[in-house]
Amino acid sequence: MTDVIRRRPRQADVAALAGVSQATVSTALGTSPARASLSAGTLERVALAARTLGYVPDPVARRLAAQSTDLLGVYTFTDAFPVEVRDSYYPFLVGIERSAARLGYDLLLFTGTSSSRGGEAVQKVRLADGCLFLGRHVPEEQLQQLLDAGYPVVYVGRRTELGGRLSYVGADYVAGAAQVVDHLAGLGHTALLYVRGTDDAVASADREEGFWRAVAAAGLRGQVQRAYASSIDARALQSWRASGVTAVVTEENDANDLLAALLAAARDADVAVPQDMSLAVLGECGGLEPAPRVTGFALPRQQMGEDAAALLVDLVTGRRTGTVQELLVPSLLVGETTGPPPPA
Amino acid sequence: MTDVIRRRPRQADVAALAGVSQATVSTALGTSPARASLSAGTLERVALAARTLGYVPDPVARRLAAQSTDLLGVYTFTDAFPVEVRDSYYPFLVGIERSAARLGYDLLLFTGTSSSRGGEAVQKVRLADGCLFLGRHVPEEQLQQLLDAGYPVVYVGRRTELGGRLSYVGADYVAGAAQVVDHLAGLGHTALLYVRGTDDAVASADREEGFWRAVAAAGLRGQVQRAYASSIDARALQSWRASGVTAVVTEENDANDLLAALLAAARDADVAVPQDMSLAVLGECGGLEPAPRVTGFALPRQQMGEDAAALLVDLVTGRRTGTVQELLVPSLLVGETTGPPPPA
DNA sequence: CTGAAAGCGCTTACAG
DNA sequence: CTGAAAGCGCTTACAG
Repeated sequence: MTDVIRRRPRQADVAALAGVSQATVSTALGTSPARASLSAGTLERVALAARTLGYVPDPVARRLAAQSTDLLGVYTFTDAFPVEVRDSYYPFLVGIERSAARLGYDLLLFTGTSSSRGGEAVQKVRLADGCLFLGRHVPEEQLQQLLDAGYPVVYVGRRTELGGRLSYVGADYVAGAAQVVDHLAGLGHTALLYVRGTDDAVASADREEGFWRAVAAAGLRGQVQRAYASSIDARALQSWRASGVTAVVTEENDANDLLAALLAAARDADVAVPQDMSLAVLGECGGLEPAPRVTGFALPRQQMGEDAAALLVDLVTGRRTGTVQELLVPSLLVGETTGPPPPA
Repeated sequence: MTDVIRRRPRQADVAALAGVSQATVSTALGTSPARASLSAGTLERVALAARTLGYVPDPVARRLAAQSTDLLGVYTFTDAFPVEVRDSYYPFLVGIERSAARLGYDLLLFTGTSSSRGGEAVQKVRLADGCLFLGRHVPEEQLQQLLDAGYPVVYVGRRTELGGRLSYVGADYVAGAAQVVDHLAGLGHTALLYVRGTDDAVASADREEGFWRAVAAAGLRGQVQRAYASSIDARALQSWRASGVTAVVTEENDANDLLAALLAAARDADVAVPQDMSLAVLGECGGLEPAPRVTGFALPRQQMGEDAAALLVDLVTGRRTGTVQELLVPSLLVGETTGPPPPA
């Protein structure tokens, strides 16, 4: 009697036991159309042999031969699991996992180290059938290579790099900004000031555009001011009031320092929020201590994750092709910092 | 002139351009010892050719040939990213990612669906070089197959199944229980009651053992009572007091309903905690609304994740072999529910 | 110092 | 209806 096979069984082992060829095992166990033309007996014997031996296909070999692994890559440019919750990818991951599970894919999570090993590392994502990218960073050259090779890539978050050829599922900041402005208009405000940061990020421009559109649509007076957090003080606030401004809208930024500066200035100037002046942020007021419930809008993070993964699967399977860009509408968060304007 | 090569370049293309064989390209571009014996000129020409063509190795092919993926599997028996934070694997994942990143591994996350597809699905983990398992469920047959094949497996959490052959990094409940008892002894308590649930989970037995050991070591009087949450009421509490018990210790369980019942009973019986009686839990008091700061102990979850991943890597690389079991000591959490015993 | 060859475990035309 | 063969793009002894 021969030794028990210790190594994991391969198709050849199953074939030997079932009395068929290795290729037949492959078709019998696979899902290709050729499977239909195998006899019931063969199918049965192969299935039995496979079960007996505990055969499991080697996904790597399968991928090499068939060019598919049923794996979705997830590439983040910082730790996927940051300890600080503030800008955690967690809600995105929840959505991504849901979609992946539903569609029968597993997740290949590239860790910080491999990511930071320089540009080449990005190519590792090819182990998966397609890859999701999270984070602000866009390694254009590397992505260009992937796109050129027809490799499916989807960003979570709107990206305008690479001549707009990147697929993404992002948040509609224009719509989010409009919701906030409409909320203020509904309360009776007519003169709004928008304070944005001094950089030119895409999201910033989008928010400003949303501000202007909604202001125009609602027939309000609006003005925009670029500011550093350090330049916002009690005097500035008072001069805005004097000029008739009843609501100040600001941009969400990294540490929300613009928002923090506005709150501090209101305190210093003895301006009651929202009785004397309303305050809103185009985004979420996270990261502040203590956390005031500031009016703003929330990104549908989990839904973005779900949609991004679903889109990636469509791209992988060829159900959709080319560049697909999708924007999800944020939801208005009415906090304690907005109310009717003071009586004139 | 021939057509431009549109498909991504492979080693054969680089070889042609550099005027060497494909195998030489492999060694020149790789890290094997054989590389040292290539001439400087060859190395240079290959490097140049690779750069010119934009060659990037195919990770899949490399894996198939080299029998290693630099991937660590993570298998959970529920969603890896549950929406309810209570029994979230998040802290474990943070630790796992850290270790993996530091050691140069990426993570292969098996999603709920693939996991629930029945026993066979577990075998999919073989795509990774080794696999971490999270969750109470232990699919013995499947794991047996993996172990028999010499496949490295590490559980996060102590597991006694499979005749103790499972490697794990768990929490030392015995030590945790002892910490709580010692804390009470230090406060002056001499008569303790331990209320545990009616099931026989390993963790429950460990906690009870820790209770008894610490009670004995501190020279206290102790008693253990098994109870359903529904059987704990004001009368029970009062009879315990009458018998001289000054501190009640309970087990952490799924919904912490034992703890909740004790808190409710104290309220009903008009027993002030901790003035009249101290209360502690062998674990964390999560899941209760409102959340009282109950004395207990916290598992070092992130550290468990880190250690588990590091252990798995050791098993994968052969630095350690066989079954390795490691227990991490929890840290005492002193809450508002314990104090000195009432004057006698 | 380098090349020819085998092989990793599959899939997929193709021949019969 | 099934098998023989080629090939996916690499790594790794081994021969020279």
